[in-house]
Amino acid sequence: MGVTINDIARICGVSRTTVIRALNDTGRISDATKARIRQTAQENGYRPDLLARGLAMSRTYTIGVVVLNVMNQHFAQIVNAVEERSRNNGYGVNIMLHGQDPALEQQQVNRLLDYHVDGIILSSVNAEGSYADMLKKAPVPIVTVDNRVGRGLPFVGVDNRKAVYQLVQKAIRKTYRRLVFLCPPLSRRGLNLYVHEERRAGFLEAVKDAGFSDYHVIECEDYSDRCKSLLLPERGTAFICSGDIFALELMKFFRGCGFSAGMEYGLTGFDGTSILDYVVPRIDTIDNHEKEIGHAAVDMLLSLIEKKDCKTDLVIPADYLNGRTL
Amino acid sequence: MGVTINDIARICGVSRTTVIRALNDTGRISDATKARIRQTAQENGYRPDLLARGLAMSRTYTIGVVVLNVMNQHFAQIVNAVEERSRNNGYGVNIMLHGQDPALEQQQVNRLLDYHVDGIILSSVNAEGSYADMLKKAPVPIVTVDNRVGRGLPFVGVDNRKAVYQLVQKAIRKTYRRLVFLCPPLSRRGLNLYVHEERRAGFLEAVKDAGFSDYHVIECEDYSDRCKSLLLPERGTAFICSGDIFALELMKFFRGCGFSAGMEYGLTGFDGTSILDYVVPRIDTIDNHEKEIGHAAVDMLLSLIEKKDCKTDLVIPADYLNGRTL
DNA sequence: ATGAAAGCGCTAACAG
DNA sequence: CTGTTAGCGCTTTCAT
Repeated sequence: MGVTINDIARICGVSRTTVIRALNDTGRISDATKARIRQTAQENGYRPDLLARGLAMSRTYTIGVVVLNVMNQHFAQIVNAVEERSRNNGYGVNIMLHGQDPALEQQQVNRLLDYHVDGIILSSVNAEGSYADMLKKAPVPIVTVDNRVGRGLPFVGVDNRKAVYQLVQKAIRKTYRRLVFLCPPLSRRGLNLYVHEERRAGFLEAVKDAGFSDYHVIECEDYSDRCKSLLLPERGTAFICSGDIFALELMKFFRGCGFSAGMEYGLTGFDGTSILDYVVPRIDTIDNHEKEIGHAAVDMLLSLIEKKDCKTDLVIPADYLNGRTL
Repeated sequence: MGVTINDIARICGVSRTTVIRALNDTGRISDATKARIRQTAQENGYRPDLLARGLAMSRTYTIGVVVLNVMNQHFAQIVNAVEERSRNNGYGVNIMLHGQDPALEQQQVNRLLDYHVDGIILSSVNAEGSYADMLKKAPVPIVTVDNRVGRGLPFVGVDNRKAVYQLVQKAIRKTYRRLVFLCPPLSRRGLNLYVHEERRAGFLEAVKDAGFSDYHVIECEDYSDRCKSLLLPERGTAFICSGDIFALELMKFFRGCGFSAGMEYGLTGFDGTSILDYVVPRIDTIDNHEKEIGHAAVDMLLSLIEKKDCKTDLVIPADYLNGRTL
């Protein structure tokens, strides 16, 4: 399309090789010709063809990112952090979405691989055993975030389990008499719901350790009525939601019934979504530290790409954000 | 890296060309060899190298998307719609962010160009005259969304001006005595704020046409106090915000002062952000139809890529979403 | 200090 | 129906 390295070579009356050396500052070359070549390259608006370069070097200085979508604040924040960090390290990003479809996820990963990205950051929803093996065999490093995929794959995430554990302890101290944990349907065939499973595990562990008996786990999609039937009078029930959206939806539903969060019942979300800034009463939630996750994932990936050794498993504490609903 | 077309050719004892023909279903080839080649390609997990293919064909079946960021619901929705529509038409997307930095925006566009994307969908913040020319000279079509960039570039967007015009008419009918329009600082050097300018234009046009005199435009970042000083008693003032976030922030501020939206003052946002579902009272807003925008932009771009003729300027009406604050 | 030549993996024009 | 050849634009030995 545009002006190529051959054009510059011809104009300057030198060989392609010399032009390369001038532009990439590699090898020995006289300062005079270097300056001259750079000058004409500039003047003619030369820009390297990244496909050709990638093909020749099998290195693209691009990292791939695969997440569920970007409508969800959680992923949007991760994507943002990853993009920024990558760019500051001289890498571009290629963002792909899988919409919670394991097959599509694999396609997107393959597409990135076939485009020779130098590494991938992946928030997977795939739970097939064979899938983890494929990822491990990939020609470039892959760092998983959010959900673990098999064992041994590089991972960055927050300590979901512990966060919920502490949340439950807090709820018990606040003398709730019944605890309800709300999450999407787990153990859906082939679907990786690691973070939700971890949160549920934290919930169950906590009630068990505390010898607390009146607890419930609701996994169904249609939770409103069940939740309503679990309300105890006098602020007796606390709902621990595995995600802020669940909490918001529940609060909306209960408001319709005339119950308000923090008064008639307890409520917590999970994710620290910025939306919550505008909702009253402020919902108690957990900060997922997406920015840190994104940065750490990039740092880990770049280390792996450059074959520096580094920790390949990082679990960051998730912090409690005080609200007025627990 | 992986298995190439040469490997398959060698294994099958045929030439590369034959393999190509078998795989791409092009040219004449015997069904027998075709089947055999496809079989072995399958077995050996052959996947085409997209860089090499792109270089050879100078066609990548990828479209680039450049937006401000993905934290903002507006762009997230557009990105989602674009990704989906592209994928359903056999194209992948390459999403890049510019964070409202005109220089970075240009870099990202160039990067996409240098990667031989087949076309670009761009939500620009660049207002330099020369920039529009560069875009027009690009080797592949570019469709702009949200903000217009110069004249003559393909464009898809909503009718911001009309939407605000009608909003103001509505406010006047509701007997507000003072109208305040809130937007980010316009006319920032080199920054393209077309949509906000359009909305302001709609506001000014409407008050003028109605002969309404007590109106104000606030552009400063620090609008809280000024807004407060513009409050008239008995629900006298309506605040028209050029964006839902402004509306939410203002509502939060006023709530702190003891004033509630829809009671002591009128309020509207713009964007139809889904957040608003969870905020009471429901804020009146305008639906930006991001999904339609995204789909239409992809359709237009694909037509341009495939050199089919099509309308290259599409303005969709933005619809009023009823709330309880105006 | 500079150039020639081969190659990355794929496609396409032209033979046979 | 199949193979040969050249080429996309850039990088990288290996000579000179």
